[in-house]
Amino acid sequence: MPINSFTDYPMSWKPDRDALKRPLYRSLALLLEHDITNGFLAPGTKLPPQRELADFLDINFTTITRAYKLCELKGLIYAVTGSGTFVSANAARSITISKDKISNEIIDLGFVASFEQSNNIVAEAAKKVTEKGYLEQLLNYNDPTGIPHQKAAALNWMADFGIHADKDNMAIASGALNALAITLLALFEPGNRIAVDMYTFSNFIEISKLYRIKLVPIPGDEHGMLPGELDNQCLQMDVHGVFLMPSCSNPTTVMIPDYRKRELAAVIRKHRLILIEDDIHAFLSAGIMADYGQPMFQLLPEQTVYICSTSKSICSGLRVAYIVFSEAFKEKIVKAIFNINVKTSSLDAEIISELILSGKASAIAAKKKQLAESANRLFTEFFPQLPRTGHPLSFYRWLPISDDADGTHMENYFLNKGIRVYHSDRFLSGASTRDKYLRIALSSTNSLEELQRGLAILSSHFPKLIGSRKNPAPL
Amino acid sequence: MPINSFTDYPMSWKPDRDALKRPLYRSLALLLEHDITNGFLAPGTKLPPQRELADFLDINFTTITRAYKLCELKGLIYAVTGSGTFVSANAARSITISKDKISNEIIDLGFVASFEQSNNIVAEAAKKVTEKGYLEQLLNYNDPTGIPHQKAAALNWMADFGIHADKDNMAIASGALNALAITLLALFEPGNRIAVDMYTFSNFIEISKLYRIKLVPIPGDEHGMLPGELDNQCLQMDVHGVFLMPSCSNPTTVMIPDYRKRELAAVIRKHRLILIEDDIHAFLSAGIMADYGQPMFQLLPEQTVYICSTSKSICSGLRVAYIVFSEAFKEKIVKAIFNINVKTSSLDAEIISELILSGKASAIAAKKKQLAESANRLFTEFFPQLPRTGHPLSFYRWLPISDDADGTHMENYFLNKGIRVYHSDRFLSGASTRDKYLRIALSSTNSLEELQRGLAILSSHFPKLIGSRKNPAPL
DNA sequence: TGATTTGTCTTTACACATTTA
DNA sequence: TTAAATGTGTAAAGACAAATC
Repeated sequence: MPINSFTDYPMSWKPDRDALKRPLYRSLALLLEHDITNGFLAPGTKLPPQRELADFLDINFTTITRAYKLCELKGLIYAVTGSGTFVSANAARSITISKDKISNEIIDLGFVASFEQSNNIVAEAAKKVTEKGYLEQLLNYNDPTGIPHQKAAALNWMADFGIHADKDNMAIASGALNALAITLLALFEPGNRIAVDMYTFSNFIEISKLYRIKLVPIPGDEHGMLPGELDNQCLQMDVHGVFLMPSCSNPTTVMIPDYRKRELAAVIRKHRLILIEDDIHAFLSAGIMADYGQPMFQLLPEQTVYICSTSKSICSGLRVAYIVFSEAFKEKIVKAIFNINVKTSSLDAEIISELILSGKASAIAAKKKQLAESANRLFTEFFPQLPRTGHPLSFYRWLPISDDADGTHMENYFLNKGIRVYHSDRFLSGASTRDKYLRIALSSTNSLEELQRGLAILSSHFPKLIGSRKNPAPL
Repeated sequence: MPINSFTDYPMSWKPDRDALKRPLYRSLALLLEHDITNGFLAPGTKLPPQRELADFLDINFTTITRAYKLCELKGLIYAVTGSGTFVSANAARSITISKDKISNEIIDLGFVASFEQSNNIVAEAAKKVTEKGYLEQLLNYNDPTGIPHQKAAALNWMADFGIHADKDNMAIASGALNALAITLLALFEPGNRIAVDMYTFSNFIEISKLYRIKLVPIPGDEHGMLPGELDNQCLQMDVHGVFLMPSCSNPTTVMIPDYRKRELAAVIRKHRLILIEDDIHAFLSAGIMADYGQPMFQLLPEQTVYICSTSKSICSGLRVAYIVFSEAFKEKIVKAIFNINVKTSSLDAEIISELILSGKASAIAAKKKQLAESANRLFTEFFPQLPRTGHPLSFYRWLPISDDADGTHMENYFLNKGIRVYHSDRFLSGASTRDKYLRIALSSTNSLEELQRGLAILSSHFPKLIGSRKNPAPL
């Protein structure tokens, strides 16, 4: 006899009994996948509990578990013990963000570029590098993790952020995301769990999906992830790592102050987590923000993979990021670099090195900070009513909205108005929250003037969007 | 009652009953992993059958299955239905091959470089590119899969090999291995099976391990993989893809002739496999070898991911490879590119494009072919007794040996003699075979003279190595 | 607070396919 | 050729843990 009478309370999903073939669990997963991707089951829908569906189909409930698990691994659904199983917010679409072509008419406030106005300085450096006599020696397979003098330049660059490491404990990768892919492949296994902010870097969500790593969303406040919440989750389940962007979180613009870094470090140490510290925004905080303190790598050198990309601070088109790691991780990371990249282009790394050693990199970073400051000032002029939280030099803003419209619809609405923005659903690492945001990139237009036009369009539609929201919810 | 009396025939592995903790399967897997990595269980050792070990430990045999499965996913062991479970040949060590530092005294016949003597031409092209006015425009996030004119150059280059495709069905990646990583992450899932030659590209073995993809070794002959054997394996188990290097297989130097390509294509079509065609050596075969025919991509355009790296043909230090794919794979591959690379360095791709469009790339490739011919001639002079099989322009040779010494020992033996070579164990995709080989790189020395010195050392130790082997076994 | 709901993990049972002798 | 040996795949049972009311 069924425990729950499914005739009284109709189930949200009633798969066709006759469509089930053997193996049952695969067949059931396929039916579910089909119904989700074809829109019969909307994001957020609560699926029938495992036992209820099992009774309905007259099979064992652990077979349902297996079918649900298949779909969960694909990111289509997520399950919460005690609450139920739900269709993911981003089930039916990819949230990968890239600078793919949009019409020239559209102002891009979506993808976060890096104020490309200073690329002429980089172009000059490139020219200088190719005139050097030793260029030929960069064009072979040698030094797969980076040429010693390039590593010296890298350490030089990172020293300003508070990183002190040895050449043997670092490597050069092809950009931050490449470094993240290397780290995941090197140190984690499919099925492992990594703790992240409720809203986090969308491409990290995607690459975790690709590698079948489960993300565990941890609540945070205006100073970042809450140590107590992280501790709780680690006590409750086997968590292997944690991903943080302490200098300026993407997309929330939160900077983790020193006191919070220390609290988090204590929890991370306690649970022996691997910390993946993406410090792409170090140049916006180190030596600028009062309570920056130091990278968490310095607090947890044995457990941290520190990643410092030059895409935002120096140049986005030259694919260079530095990975710093302890002896414990060295062999695995270097091996993963060989296996994913063979080596990183020495030419790109050489140009970045030239920029660093000549001091031009600092000048470029200073210029970008200046542009970021102007852009943020402009944003505040358009949205004076917003509370002044978040990083003052961030390349993007995190705009609370009250409209309950579906994320895709809202993005399309603004596309029709002539601007591209990204909805907070794209950055959700787990279940939906009732609070919605838009991420507004400030660094992707060709000029401040274009940004101004974009923000004007945005703000003209904004009053309707903030609606009744008085107190922006915690991040 | 035990079916097999384990008291009469002692089991090769007797885990300590008392060391078992709950969960049993994990605990058991850890014990096994420990005993393998610490050398208590030598490569090739047959483990106790699942039922026998289960009787011994007094638990259900499927719990042993689970424990064995964990170790199999890590590449520590492999199982053959009907025969048993065995410790992998490469269980205890990494077989990743890279151009890491070896002493300057040692002549490198191990890692396959690409006759770097022509890099001065590349350096000139680099200089020319940096003098172009539009360099600045290459230094941003735009066109993540490649700039249109670079793609045109790519298609131009590949047309000589028989590839005809559209710009929208190709992308630029950071080298062949990066393209392979992208393909695996995009189109396969952990646990999937890919058919490969018995001996195959070692870094492909490693990246498959990282991504928990199982390799299914398929026997071959002097014309490559045997279609009948591939068909058999696909009938027996669920195989998702097949990896081939038709123009010149690494490490066996086999070129698959046109008739065999067609036979294989028929089997691949029949089982709807995804073909990963690594055609890094196309420039050595297309238009040169009589029975080259065409890339398999042209035979199976819907099911093939065609990868064409320029590392061997043009320049190894500029990380550029082209991926060609059908509409069916497009979305997934492009998404994986965004997630692993964000984008590939436009600068590297631009220099390669410049070389292609100016005709210098062809000149470089011609020079490398000439050097390869000389190197192969030199090799034949040193080893006249060897049958003339394999590709005549290969950048490496595959040398049958009869010595039964362990692979690592043999490599170290030659290191002590002053040369680095790689033993066939590194290239084993599955079980050990009784036939052993050395892979001898011809393209990594700084000069033919240095190669000559290296081959002299090798050949002086060779008579002892070939020993009694009369008929080299099939590849 | 304590019972109930709900999902997770481990182990067992069993039918089946392949290999080997 | 058949029987035994051996690994694989699916399903079910049950103990457990978290969330909810």
